[in-house]
Amino acid sequence: MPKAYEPQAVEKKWYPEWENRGLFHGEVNKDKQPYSIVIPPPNVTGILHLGHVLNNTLQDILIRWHKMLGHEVCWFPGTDHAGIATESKVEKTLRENNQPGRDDLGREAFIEKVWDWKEQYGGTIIKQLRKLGTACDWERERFTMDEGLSHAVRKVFVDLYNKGYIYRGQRMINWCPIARTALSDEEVIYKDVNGKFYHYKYPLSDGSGYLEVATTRPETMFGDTAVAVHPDDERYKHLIGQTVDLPLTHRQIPIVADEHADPEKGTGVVKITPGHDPNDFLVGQRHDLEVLCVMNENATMNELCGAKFANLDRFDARKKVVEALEELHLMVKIEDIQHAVGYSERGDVPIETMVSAQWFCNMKELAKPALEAVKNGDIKFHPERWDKTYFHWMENIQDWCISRQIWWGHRIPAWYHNETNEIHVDIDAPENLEDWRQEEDVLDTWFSSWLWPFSVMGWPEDNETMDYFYPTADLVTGPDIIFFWVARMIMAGCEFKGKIPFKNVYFTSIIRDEQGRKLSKSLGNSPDPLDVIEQYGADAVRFSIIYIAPVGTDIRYSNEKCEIGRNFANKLWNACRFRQMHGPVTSNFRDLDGINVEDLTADQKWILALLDDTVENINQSLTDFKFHTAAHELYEMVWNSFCDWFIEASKVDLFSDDIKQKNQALSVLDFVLFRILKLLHVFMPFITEELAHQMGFLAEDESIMTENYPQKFSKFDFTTKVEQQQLALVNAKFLMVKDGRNLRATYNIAPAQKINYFIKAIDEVNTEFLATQVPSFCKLLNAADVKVSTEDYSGAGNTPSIISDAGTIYLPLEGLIDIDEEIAKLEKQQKQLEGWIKGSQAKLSNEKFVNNAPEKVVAEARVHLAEMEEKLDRTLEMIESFKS
RNA sequence: GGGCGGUUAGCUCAGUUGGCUAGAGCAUUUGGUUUACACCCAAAGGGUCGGGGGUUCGAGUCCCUCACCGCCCA
Repeated sequence: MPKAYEPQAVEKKWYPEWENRGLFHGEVNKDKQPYSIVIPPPNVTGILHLGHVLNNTLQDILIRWHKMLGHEVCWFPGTDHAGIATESKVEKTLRENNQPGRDDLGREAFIEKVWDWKEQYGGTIIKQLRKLGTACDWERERFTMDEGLSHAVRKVFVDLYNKGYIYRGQRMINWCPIARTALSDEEVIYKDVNGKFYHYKYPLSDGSGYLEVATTRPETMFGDTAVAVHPDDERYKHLIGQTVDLPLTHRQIPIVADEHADPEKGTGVVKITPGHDPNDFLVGQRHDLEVLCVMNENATMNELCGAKFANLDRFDARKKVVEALEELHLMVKIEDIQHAVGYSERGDVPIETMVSAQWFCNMKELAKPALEAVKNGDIKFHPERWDKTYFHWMENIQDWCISRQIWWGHRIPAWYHNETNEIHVDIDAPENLEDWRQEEDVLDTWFSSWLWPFSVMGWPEDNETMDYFYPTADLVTGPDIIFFWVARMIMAGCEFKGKIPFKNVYFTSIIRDEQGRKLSKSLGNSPDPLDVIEQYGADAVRFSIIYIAPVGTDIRYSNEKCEIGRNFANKLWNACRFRQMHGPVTSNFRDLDGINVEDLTADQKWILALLDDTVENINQSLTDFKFHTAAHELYEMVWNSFCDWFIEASKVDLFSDDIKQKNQALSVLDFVLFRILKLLHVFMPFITEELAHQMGFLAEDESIMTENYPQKFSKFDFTTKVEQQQLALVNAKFLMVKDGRNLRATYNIAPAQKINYFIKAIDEVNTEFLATQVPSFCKLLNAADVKVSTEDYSGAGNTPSIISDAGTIYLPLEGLIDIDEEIAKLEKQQKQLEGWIKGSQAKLSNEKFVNNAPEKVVAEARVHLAEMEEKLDRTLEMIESFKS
């Protein structure tokens, strides 16, 4: 075995091995409990980023853990066609290569190009996921545009249409002028930007004066079809029903009374642009106003704005309108303000709200059972607080704009009759197709994603797989898509399957850089996970990211943090390497067969009991989705308890001439090591598989993946009083070792120098026990000899010492020490102890504490006080002896 | 404007239903080629738990309030 772990070759070897052996495949097995997960499908043309790493590592932990718990597991993988993103990416590439663009190619040829692109690059992220070690059932990989999934989309569309939920209508929508398509409300990203608030005047048609309005968007005035004042606003009551002359046009528009106008705000008069503002649209409906759309689909002004403004970009038009109003002396003032503006994700430009004919889905009825499922606990969110966000959105749910003016996606299964304009909505095209034209629009990508938990299983066809694996168990995803995806999947599951799609939703942390900024390509602060894996190893990246990812808060990530996992992997590697140097694996490493509890050394009991605690804690943490806690617990257990203490202490036995003693030490080491590997496997799949084989715990054709996950070892019972006392003695021994080392360091004794210690134990029990530990002390303290006794040390008063729980440890260095310094140190300790004792006594003499606090707490306080008093006695004695 | 989260050691964060002297990793300092590991070992220093108030025998933990930071929704 090399001195340091080299992950690259190991990782390359095991992944195909697992896949070829079919270990990732889940199949209907009535004898086992099913456990399934669907992957949040990444964008088919996307590449792996750190968010995917976190997300998929968590899913992999769940999958591998449940597999080792004996469940029949299946992780359904796949990708999403990501309509707008993919289409614009392909368009961009065509443009960059001076190839004919989308509009030159026409619909069919362009879609063909996108499929080509998908074939060429679509596998990238799937390949990258394998590098992470994800135990996905690749035999079940799906794509949202597969025939089966497309069929599911059409069926759902038709069903909802027939139910009256889906309709086509003129409504206010969000328009992306770059992608030139409608978007849903959820796709609008609000940003606070600096803007201007323009106050200007509309002349009253009767020439009697002006009304002052204010807006951030003067260019929309061409779409104004009214101005509104509050019906109770005394200033304007007399004007209601009159008209104003809309400047820069020849139109007169009415003054209407509407509560939307806030008398407190500005002048209390608002311009009404029903074609370009959601609130104004509602005002328009109330007053039966004309709805004018004054922009083209690329957000330039249209001919309704007149020759001077037509075809100007909306922002240029704004400047020109302001200039024109100033020339007419209608501009009153321009204020700087900060306000929220909706942006489109893809184009990173302000979206345009406008009225447009689109397809919508009324979500009200769909939301009801989905809301209930979370309210009644059928579905649990982790962390729980996301409930509130979910409830708020679901309770105020709006119609979903599902049509998109792009080509890459599921084309809406609606046909219009060429002559009658009759509409045909069905899974299949109508007969006499030549008389019909199909709707040009495609569906929102999420309209296929929301079916994912059952469409991947072959829905709407009935089949055994779906009966067995649906509903899935857990979903792991980011909170940023709680509305887009999670909420809609729950609605779809309830509506189309009559059953919730999953039982638990774990919302991951958001990964940020060290300065707390979101990772993004434009900031260049988003490391390529493949580079990181190459540098540190997949296991290291996985472990590190879990180790630094607390539940519910953001992660501050940096590549250097992957050293945590790399170093840990190396530690584990070397622990195994050390073990291997002592010969082949023992035969009873699985069950410690032939070893009885009374045969075990105190240290062996200590590590076995600790391992049991760890096993229980890990299983509990994983049950609670506390991955980070589990990782810390394992790290601590392996590095500190096992390596630093147990292995070091066990060297006494391993180098012993007593064969039985040596073999037993090896057995216990093996037993613990193999369990550690199994516990760790879910976090670090590659190295644990490799080591389990290198060590000989597993035969060549076996895999750690199919081992049972460790549970409490029932052979020994360490919970009895006797055993608990024994464990306490071991802990006290280790504390004393720390004190002994402290003495050595304080007095600058070279670590290599063999020295003697003297221990005065506090009582007979400790004396007896510590005396049996002399070889252990010698090893851990690198001492030539350690004397244990209840007698006073003869050199007391002249020798450095530390007061420890089990006794006082002396480092014989007569004459070398500064007595005054020693006394000062002891007096400091005395003061500290007296302070604690005072506090403790005050607490215990307080009747309210004694009466109200739990018995256990009071008892512990008493024991603690006694210990401190005893320590204080010893401290005072020591001070005395130094002074005398 | 509404909702949620955060503020604990120089940095990144743990800290279950209130109950031992508030912990870890990194960083820092000191010493180390002890027969697994320098991706290591040993030791040390470092915190009035954001401010204020309250409940309680007891508050980092519960309540109120303020400040700052972040996210979501309008």
